[in-house]
Amino acid sequence: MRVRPLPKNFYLPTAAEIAPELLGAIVKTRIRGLTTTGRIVEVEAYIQGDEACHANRGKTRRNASMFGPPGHAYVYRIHQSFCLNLVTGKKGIGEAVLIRAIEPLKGVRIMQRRRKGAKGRLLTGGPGRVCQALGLNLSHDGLPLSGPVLTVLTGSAPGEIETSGRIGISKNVTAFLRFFDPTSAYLSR
DNA sequence: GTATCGATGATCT
DNA sequence: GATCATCGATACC
Repeated sequence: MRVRPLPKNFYLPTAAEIAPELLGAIVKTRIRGLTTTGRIVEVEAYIQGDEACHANRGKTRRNASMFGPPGHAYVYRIHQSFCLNLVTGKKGIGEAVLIRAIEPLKGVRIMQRRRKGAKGRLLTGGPGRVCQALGLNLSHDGLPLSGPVLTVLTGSAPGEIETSGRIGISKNVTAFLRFFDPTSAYLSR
């Protein structure tokens, strides 16, 4: 099966619906001529009316991308790390899916260099590690997910999917909005 | 204006 | 398990 970009309307449903569908998809970056790809194995949905969602208190400069059209990136900073989200739902809703872990596919050398030699789950297991391995930072906030720099491609769905509460948040911790491939060796925990 | 707090990760013990 | 780096967004005065 040929790998191709996800259709534009793929991102139209709610984040909770799309999140499990993204497991197995391929995220690809081409930055300064360096191409890296990975298979998505862990995501979290941040949805309307969700206290843990950055968009919950309205549009600000930081979260503006969440209120833009779906199919674009929302990249934000947390301490000295960056996190990559895929904006979903109808424009203006403010929902997104956080990419928490990928399995490295292409450009492993490049990712290891960016990650200072890290291996295994320390290479790409965790949202900040994903961004560092893929070379993403705040300058990539708002980019389309079907562009030359950042692309999300079709892949193969995992054999099984597990859900759990989300990680690292203090509000709405009981909502089962984390989705992951339990067989992956690259989960964030 | 100042204070507080992270959707984290690295480095300890 | 505990601590902390480090900085932008947000809350508060």
